[in-house]
Parts: sequence; structure tokens; C-alpha cells
Amino acid sequence: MTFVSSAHLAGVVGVDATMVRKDLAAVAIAGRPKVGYFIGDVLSQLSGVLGLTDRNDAILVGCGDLGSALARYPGFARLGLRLVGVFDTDYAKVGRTIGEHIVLPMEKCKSVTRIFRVKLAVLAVPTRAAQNVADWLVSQGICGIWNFAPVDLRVPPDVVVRNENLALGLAQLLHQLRSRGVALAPS
Amino acid sequence: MTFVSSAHLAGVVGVDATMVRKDLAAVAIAGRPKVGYFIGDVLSQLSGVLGLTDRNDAILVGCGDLGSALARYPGFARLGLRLVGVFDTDYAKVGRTIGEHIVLPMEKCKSVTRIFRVKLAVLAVPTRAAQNVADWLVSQGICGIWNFAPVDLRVPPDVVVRNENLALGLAQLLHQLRSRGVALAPS
DNA sequence: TTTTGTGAAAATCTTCACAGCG
DNA sequence: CGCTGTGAAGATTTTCACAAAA
Repeated sequence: MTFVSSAHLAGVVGVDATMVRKDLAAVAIAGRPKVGYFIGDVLSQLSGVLGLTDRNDAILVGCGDLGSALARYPGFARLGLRLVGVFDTDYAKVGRTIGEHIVLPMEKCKSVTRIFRVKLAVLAVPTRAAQNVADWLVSQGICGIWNFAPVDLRVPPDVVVRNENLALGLAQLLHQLRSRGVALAPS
Repeated sequence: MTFVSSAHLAGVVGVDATMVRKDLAAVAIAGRPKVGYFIGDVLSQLSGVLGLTDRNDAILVGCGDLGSALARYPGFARLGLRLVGVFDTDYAKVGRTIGEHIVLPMEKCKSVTRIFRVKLAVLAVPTRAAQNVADWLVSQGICGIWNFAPVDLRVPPDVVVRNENLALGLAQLLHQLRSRGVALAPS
């Protein structure tokens, strides 16, 4: 089983087989007639395209429940995300161990960011603090923010923000259920 | 400022103005020429379409870091999500207070689900336990699962699952940064 | 004149159909 | 044969252009 057909991939992912072939062709992954696609090729090429082959250094700011969960979240390591520092302003949390990390005081953030040339920050602070922290991070040279606070951050155009929109996800789920006629609260 | 134009909404959301008009028309929100759309209409109608006007009862299963964060996440209440029960199998956690909730033992889940006729479950258990818990929830009559474990759950076709794909979100952010030429790790 | 609402045009995305290759 | 690769057809989405309304 070192080869896989577009039809099989299509079945697993739940899309049309032609689509799979077109997409793989678009990222220059070639298959062989009669045989299919070499699984090694698919995996390595796809990883490359998605940027998972390089190591991705990042800092995590905010070690509340959500921050702690993220620091321990399984699978980030597999995606190449390496947290080179985990920070919180709350001195009660500083020194605590979270997964593999020890919480550092915010004061250390500047030097860690500079030493490791970190460009990416995971933001898991309370909503009211998010914009301020983001501004500060940007001034430190951060140019990518993975934002978990439910607020739209204002950043310069050269900074990329990805909002993890839990509220939106919930709305979509609710809508899907309702469109199937499921009542979510007893009348 | 009780009216808003499609052009203004388009600017805020970052899409074409015609698109805004088409979409609003699709959900039966009418505007008035020269004036625009009545903001009250837009908000109330849109809330209705998204199912945010009804109360949405749900249970939360799993009170680790992520579960705790979710139980406290601001904004769910505004979206109409009401957690009627918060559960964990770990007796060390049972009885603990998380935000407004008290952690209940899994044994109580069955009766709470039945009494409140809960159809929606938020799943925040360790990856290895997710499928088992999901199976059990479905057998209790749950028909919507908001899954935070990084695993594709196998459920009957009448059950709706929404995966909160943190890994995917990260991959997208990394890809965006790389396409802008940002190196995320020093060489 | 400004802004909605919408049919028509343009662009894009998806599927079909089949040549080519092993 | 079975499966890839791809041009053409089909479907859908987005944009354009303009009539109608206040």
C-alpha cells in the first residue's frame, strides 16, 4: 500500500475524484496512470506547500485556561509549531509549569522575541487586554498573530492576524442543526 | 445613525456592495432606496437566521484546560448558548466551580440530558477518549457535537459534528505568512 | 441625487468525458 | 482493463449596469 488513487482520497475527504486530481496537479504532485499517487510524494509535497516542514517558532502570550490548553494541545508539534516562550503578566502564574514549558514574566518577552527572532505570536489573553498586547507585540517585530480573543484586532497592513472564531463556529453548528429541524431548547 | 448603506457594510466586512445587497435580499432583509437598511432589521433578522434568538441548551463534557476555558469563554451567552451541565469523569474535578458552573460527575450526565432535553454537546475531552464519549452521547440522544478533540469522529448520518480545527487554522496562518516571505525560524 | 434591487454579463469553480499510458 | 491528466461543458458565484424609488 504505497500508492493511493484519487478515487480513494476523494472517498476519504468526501469530494469529487477529479477535484483531487486537479488540486494535486496544482501543487505539482504527479501520479502514475494505473497505479495512483505515491503516498510519500503526497505527504512530503503537501507538507512543504503548507509550510509544515520548516520549524515554526512562536511565543504564547496569556496562560489562562485557554493559553494552558494551547500550550498542551497535541498536534501543534507535529505541525512544526515550537513555542520558544510562554508568558503571562500575572506573577502568580510565573514559574508554573505548563506541559513542557515554564511560564515567564512578560518582561522577558522582549528579549526572548529578539534572541529567537520570533515572528509569530499566539494571543490568549483576556478580551479587554488583547488590543494593547497586540500593539506591543507588533512593536516588538511580531508579524503574525494567532488571536483567540473574541475581538477584531487593529494592526498595520503588513501584520497577518488569524482570528480563531469560536463564536462563528458555534453559529454555523446551530444553523446546521436548525435547518435539520432540531429544536435546541424545550418550549 | 439608524440606517446603514450596503456600501458601508461592504467596507466594514471587506466585500463588494452588490454582494451585501444580494445576501441581505436572500434572507429577506429589505432596504430603502436613498436611505439604506434599517439597522434594527438587519440585526434582528440576521440573528433569527443564525438561530441566535432562541435559547440553545448544551452540555459540556470534559473540564480540562480547554473545557474550562470554554465554560468561561465570553460571548457564548450572547450567542444564546446556555450550558445546562458541565461534566467530567475525573472525581478530583467534580464539585469544582468553573465560572458559573459546578462540575458534575459523568453519571449525572444522562439524567441532565434527559430532563433538559439537550441535543447539543460540547466535547472537550482528551483525544483518545473522544470517540467513546461521542458514541455514548449519541446513544443518549445528542444530535449535535461541537468537537474540540483533534480527531474525526464517526457518527450516524443524522448527527451533526463541527470540528474546531485549531491545527487547520494554524496551517493557514503559517501559509499566509510564508507567502509574504516571512521566515518563521532563524536559519 | 443617492441607494436599493435585479437581470445580464463575466469570471470562477466543478463536473464530465475521454485521450493516453502502463 | 484502471487510473491519471486535461480540455470542454456545465453550474455557480461575483460583478456590472441600470431602472425604480425616495
